[in-house]
Amino acid sequence: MKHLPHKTIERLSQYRRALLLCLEKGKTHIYSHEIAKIQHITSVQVRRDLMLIGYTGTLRKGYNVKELIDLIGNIIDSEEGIKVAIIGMGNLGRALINYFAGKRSKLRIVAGFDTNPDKIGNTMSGVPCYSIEQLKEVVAAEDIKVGIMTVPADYAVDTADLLVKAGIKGILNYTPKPVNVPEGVYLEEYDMITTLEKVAFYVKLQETD
Amino acid sequence: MKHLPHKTIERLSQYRRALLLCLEKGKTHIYSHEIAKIQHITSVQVRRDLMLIGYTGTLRKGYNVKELIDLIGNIIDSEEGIKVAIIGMGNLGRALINYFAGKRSKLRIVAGFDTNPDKIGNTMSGVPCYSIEQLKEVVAAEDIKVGIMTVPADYAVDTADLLVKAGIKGILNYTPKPVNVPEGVYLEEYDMITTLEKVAFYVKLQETD
DNA sequence: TTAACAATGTTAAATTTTTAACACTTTTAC
DNA sequence: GTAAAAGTGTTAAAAATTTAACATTGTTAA
Repeated sequence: MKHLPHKTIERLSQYRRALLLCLEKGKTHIYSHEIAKIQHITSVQVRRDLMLIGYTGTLRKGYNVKELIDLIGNIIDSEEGIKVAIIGMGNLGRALINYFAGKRSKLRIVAGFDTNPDKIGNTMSGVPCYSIEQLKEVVAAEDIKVGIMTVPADYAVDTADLLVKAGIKGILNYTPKPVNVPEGVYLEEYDMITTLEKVAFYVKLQETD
Repeated sequence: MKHLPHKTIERLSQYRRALLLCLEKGKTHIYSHEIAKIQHITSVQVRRDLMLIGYTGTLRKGYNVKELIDLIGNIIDSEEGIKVAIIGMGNLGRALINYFAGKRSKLRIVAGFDTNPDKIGNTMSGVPCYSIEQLKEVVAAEDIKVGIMTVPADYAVDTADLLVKAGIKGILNYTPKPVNVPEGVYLEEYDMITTLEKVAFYVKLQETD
């Protein structure tokens, strides 16, 4: 398998999420159109994505849920696992930790960072909170590869710089301030306001039709 | 102006965010390549988007920040404003409220909902918290158009149904459980785990190159 | 005053992504 | 046992999105 399209990568992760839910319910097989319905896409797209990763289902029975989960794991997970840090233990940071707790074995949030002395030294949902001063040290000691930024907007740029200097390889920026990273560091930015504005826009559009 | 591409809508919102920051700094004009740098895209794309909305800058001086902010507002904002509710006043819900407070005049979070009696009746960052039982009533009374779901995963499906029944026109689902809505309701889903997995994937990819 | 430069605006090409079309195969129904 | 139905897998077409190419025009500098 050569290069998977960007969008396929995103969808594979979503398929797995859906498949894990099916597994919980005791479903052993699933059709492409069932996955499609859950994800609000077409069954063709599902089949095409699965073709790209070389998975082949059973004709007339659909895909084996367990097998497919494993295969997707082989593709998107990193074998040795990846450790993640959260910078900013405010509401959003804590939400992420709770939300994430124990969900993916190959992707673990192992450290939180904050500037608030009341938080430093405590553990939140199993994640120890360190001082931001210790960032470099902890990142190195734990071999943390990915950082999630949930700090106040005004600290965004500085935090990104700190992460880069600490040797982080991927940053997920939940701050409303875009940041810059050098070549070799993967950056993903997400602004909740933008998303909300998009929803509002399409609501407006629908009404004026 | 006919139909703006989906992606252009998203970017317009992002441009505005960047432009507002520039305005704060006292910048009156901005070049396409400056906007591009902030957003990590190309200047061609910026110019193309602005062409689509019919805005024309000053040659050699760039775009007028204020004018462009206003124009983008005319396009994506709804004139009379849109009211938003948050369902689930946990960490994520509260994070969104704080994060959003007073940021956009045309888009206001006017109500929160929860099942926890300790929260109901209180105000959080200026947003009153109601019982989920009152959803329909409050949505109707306030003419709330958009709902943001930040409830625990297990309540996702039921909450979506409630929102639809209450007459909500747009749903932003931050729950990891996909939901379904009827025709006429705009749905946007976002799963933080998927995003994190994507970051992790590209970090892994970069390392194995 | 005129040549070089640096920006915008726009058309055309390239790329990416999605959708359609359809061949193939098992299961089901009679 | 055979036809119809209901799936998968894949190639081809279409649509959406991005990028390139370039014409145009103020501005600057010699």
